[in-house]
Amino acid sequence: MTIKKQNIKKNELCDCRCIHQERVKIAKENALPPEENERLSALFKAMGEPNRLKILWALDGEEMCVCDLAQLVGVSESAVSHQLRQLRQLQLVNNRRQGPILYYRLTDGHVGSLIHLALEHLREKK
Amino acid sequence: MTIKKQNIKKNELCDCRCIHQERVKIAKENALPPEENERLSALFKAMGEPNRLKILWALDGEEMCVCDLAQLVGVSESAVSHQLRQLRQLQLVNNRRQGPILYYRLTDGHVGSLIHLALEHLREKK
DNA sequence: TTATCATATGAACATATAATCATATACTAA
DNA sequence: TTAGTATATGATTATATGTTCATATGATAA
Repeated sequence: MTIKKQNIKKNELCDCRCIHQERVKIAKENALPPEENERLSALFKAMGEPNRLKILWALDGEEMCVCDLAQLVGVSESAVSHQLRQLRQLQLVNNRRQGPILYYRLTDGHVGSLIHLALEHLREKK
Repeated sequence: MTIKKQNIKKNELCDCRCIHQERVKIAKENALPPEENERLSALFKAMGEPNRLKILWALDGEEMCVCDLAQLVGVSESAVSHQLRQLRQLQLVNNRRQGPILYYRLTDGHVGSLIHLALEHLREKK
């Protein structure tokens, strides 16, 4: 029994419709390891939220407490705290306690470098 | 008539509970202009999705068509097309047509630089 | 201890977003 | 023209995410 071409889906005909199989093969070989892709996209995603970016930008200037940041960004302290937790989990920021106050700061200079590089890109472009 | 302290919310007492008003003032002065903050976070957000990052990483190596990218990333061509539209709107990628095929490529080298810088950061850290 | 301040956290809700499916467009060849 | 291929797009849906509210924790001072 023969199979009519019209009755079957493309992918059943051939598991690769791609025109450039060699190109895809090379791209797969050069692709980032899955775990690295996950961590890298998580890093960019963290920087890709307007309020978190404001926080990071501010902390690139000076350490600040939750209360300061809430005032700066214009949301509740709770919202800032939730955002800071994410940034902490990604090790983009850390804090030091002084009495009841937690002073947040960037973990290192990398975040600042990334922001400045991206900013150059934007400004150059338009 | 006097207002009892217990009966009013903190913010009604004073519109700033912050401990470091001067610090916040300076941070506000140094903050990115709203429009720039939006564009910058949009850029990072675009790079902050695992499949989009795979696409960008691949295109940093060589131009590819939608079909190639779908095979590479492992999702439908429609999904890739939707992602590419976003990347196009942010001017991260563009394409050239050759007959029925659209070859996508990075608009310039900035995206690649950003990815590599971020990658250095991750690798150095752990 | 009690009261207060600074921050964290869990739950709930509303919005955003990525994938899929169906359909439309655009190009090519017959 | 018609058929086939490559890509785009709109609608839908399921999931992810940011904020708020209420509450909890942890430190300080009386």
